[in-house]
Amino acid sequence: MAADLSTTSYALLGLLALDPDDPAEGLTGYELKQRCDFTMRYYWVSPATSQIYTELARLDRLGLVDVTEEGTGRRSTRRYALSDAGRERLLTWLTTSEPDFPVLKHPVALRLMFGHMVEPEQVERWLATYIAQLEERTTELRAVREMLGDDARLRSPARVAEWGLAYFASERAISEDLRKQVADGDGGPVT
Amino acid sequence: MAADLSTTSYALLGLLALDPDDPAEGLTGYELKQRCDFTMRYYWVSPATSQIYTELARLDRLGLVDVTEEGTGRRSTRRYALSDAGRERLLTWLTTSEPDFPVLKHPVALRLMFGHMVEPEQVERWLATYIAQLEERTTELRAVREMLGDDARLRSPARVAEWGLAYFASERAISEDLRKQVADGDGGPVT
DNA sequence: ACAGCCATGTAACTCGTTACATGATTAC
DNA sequence: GTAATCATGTAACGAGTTACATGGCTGT
Repeated sequence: MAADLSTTSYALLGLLALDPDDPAEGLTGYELKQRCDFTMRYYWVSPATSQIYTELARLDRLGLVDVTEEGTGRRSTRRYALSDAGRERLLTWLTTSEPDFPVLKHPVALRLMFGHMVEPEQVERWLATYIAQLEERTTELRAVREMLGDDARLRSPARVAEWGLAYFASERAISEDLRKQVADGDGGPVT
Repeated sequence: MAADLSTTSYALLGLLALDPDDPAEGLTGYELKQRCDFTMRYYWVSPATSQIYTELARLDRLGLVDVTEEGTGRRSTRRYALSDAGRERLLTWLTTSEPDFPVLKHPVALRLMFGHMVEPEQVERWLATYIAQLEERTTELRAVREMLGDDARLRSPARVAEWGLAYFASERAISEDLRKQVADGDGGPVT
């Protein structure tokens, strides 16, 4: 019993806890995936659709979610809502577990590490592309932030969105600085 | 042939390419693990020791590394160096692959998302611990940066270390800001 | 009639981890 | 002699991915 859940499981429980469509109707796996894409991916991950369903089945087996089945036709639609046990479990995790230090997988920084092997133009391309992607993500996340508004119940997610925006801004500044360094001839392959 | 390698494989090839002990003696799996711990973990990952050996065996099978076996006693010590094919393969990857957008797994930000469920003191504890960890990491990374010095051949890794330091500084600033917000009563559980 | 979104799931596989097993060399 | 460090690997497992399969509902 109480087999330990992965952090992703807790993240899903958390999303269910945040469900704003109050009257405990719950969310479908499909909707959950959308919410992951919408916010969670910025500072955790957005699990594959198939994993969401697998995870929901597990949470159901453990009694941490309440399932409502709407049998429309031959195929059913399941809505998942946080159960009392689920809420308690989430709360226990929040109050007793020690958060690990963040893990960053940064393919641009990794490549930059070997920048001495390629032309400086290549390094500039990496950085330029990254900066463009940062701009896109920033626009998206800004929209998320705005959608969260000033609702007191959504203050925490809103704060996290702001954290993300600050992070993107910092990444942008660093990347632009590096780009300038490289453009100023301070790089290139060492033969 | 040319089965695609994982990014971690390329990262290891890259570390071999950076090997400063010039005369192509190469590195042992053990040493490689130390170098991963030393720098790569800050912006990629430090694979488990067992994975390093598995990966090295694969790279050997593919002819991307040259292996020198020193049979001291019953047990051997293997030194791995980048082969010509390996260098070419790494270069191809650097010049033709598109870096993915970074993935951040941020357990503190994730928990903060659900901060409305717990006491503000809990949120402050998360942030305080994170800030303390950031300080430690900053000290460590600063040492790495200094060790890399001004050697032209190590300019790229040095730049990445500086990137990491800027990132830590930004995280610290954001965390401290959030901590202040929470301390100013702008939080707490919404019952 | 067909495209596109809503919705759920299985199977095969990869990557990476932890736990375990082993043994040589160096420092005290 | 014994603890720490150097050094190499196997086995079992878990978390997550991609590819695939299925089918209803909605708008044009």
